[in-house]
Amino acid sequence: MGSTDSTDLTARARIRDAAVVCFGEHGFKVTVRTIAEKAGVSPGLVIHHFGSKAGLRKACDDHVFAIIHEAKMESVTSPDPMRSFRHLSHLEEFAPLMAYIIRSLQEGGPLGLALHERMVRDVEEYLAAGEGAGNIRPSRDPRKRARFLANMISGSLLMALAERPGEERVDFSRFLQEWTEEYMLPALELYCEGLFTDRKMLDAYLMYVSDPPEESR
Amino acid sequence: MGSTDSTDLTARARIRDAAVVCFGEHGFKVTVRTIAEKAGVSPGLVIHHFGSKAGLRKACDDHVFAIIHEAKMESVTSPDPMRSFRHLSHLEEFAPLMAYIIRSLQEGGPLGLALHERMVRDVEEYLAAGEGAGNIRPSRDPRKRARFLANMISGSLLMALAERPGEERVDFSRFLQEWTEEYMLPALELYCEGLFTDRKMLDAYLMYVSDPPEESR
DNA sequence: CATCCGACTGAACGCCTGTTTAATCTATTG
DNA sequence: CAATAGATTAAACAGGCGTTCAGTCGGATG
Repeated sequence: MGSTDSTDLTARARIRDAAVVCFGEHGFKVTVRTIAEKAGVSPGLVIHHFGSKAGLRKACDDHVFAIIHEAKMESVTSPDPMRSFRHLSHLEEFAPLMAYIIRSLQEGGPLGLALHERMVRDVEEYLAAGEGAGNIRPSRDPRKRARFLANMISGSLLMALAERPGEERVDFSRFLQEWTEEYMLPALELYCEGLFTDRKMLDAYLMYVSDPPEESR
Repeated sequence: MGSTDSTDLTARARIRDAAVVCFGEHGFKVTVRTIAEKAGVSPGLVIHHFGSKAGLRKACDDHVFAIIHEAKMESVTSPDPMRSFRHLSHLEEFAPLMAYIIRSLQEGGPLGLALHERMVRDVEEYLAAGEGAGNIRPSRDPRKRARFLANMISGSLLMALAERPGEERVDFSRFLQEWTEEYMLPALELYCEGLFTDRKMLDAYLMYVSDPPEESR
């Protein structure tokens, strides 16, 4: 993918690819006319092939999902650290796809939610395996922990997107690169060394939930 | 605030308050007509008082910022755990404001970014103080760590919002309550106990950044 | 009282949007 | 070759939107 920008693709595919890029760069508010122009066709043809703007987006969802499913993102959450880093450095190829997914997530769209749910499950499996192997600490609620960690990852992507100036076109290659540079060190510090030097806060909370004070209404 | 729903407020204030609620519940795509109806006035009056929809939003931004500034949210990041929890349980009063802020953040709006930046600074100060007191572990890059942790909090709010079904009206009281219930335990576990049982991943990354392999292009 | 000014409204305007329609072009097929 | 079906387009359509406008009301002011 990404190798053929020109007209050697069927128009339907060209429109779909242009739509993925436009949706990813500008969000789903982007105009059918803009997408059509990017694909070098008329607005009417877009509707002719996809029925409606919603149909076009559904086609994009399916297309992106198929690619991601095929290329399996599990390597991102791979237990082998070096493999993860190596993979991240080549992630630029997936940038337009990632942009589309993040935008879908930002809006609460079905594709973003589906992929996020899969990530939650992957993280849970990974943690369970690591716990069995003795690399991961046990949790009082492994399912909640998995969702929590996955939400941290997806959420930080949404934040990184929010930090970009509003209407500007977003370069997601650089975006993802900066994201890893920004978050990798503190994340690993936190995962390996924790944050607090004692368990005071945790114990206070455990007491709080097992015996909630009356003052809370 | 929130005590006077009726007509004992000036129309301008009533429109502004209705706008804050509508923007928070439905997002900024909400119609001027909808806001006007909620405030019990005509659409024209909204423009008459605020010049434009953008002007109305600016007024909402300023108003929310003023309230938050006055009520100082520092207690949320207070070093005293019990005070935080007690505060959170009464947070419902701030629900409409939080909704507006989260929506602003989701869209990359100026208010959300400004408040987030303040949160970053607060977290950094809090961590530095805790580090001095011996409660917080030192970091190789305290500034990055502060931003990272703040982004986790804001980002998880954005994720929780994304997980709601799309067009539905969002009840932010329940939303915030479920958010704390969902994330508090795994967060404290992670902060107090860490995630990995050893430092393999961190050391591998430190080696990687100090001596990047050629294969990464 | 006359006047003036801001609050306020209902209706209209103009723009942008997704979509439809009618017509043209292209290529396959019998 | 004739014919049919699909690809494609320019233009128009219809709806929703932010905004404008002309006019009414009510209270303050001189």
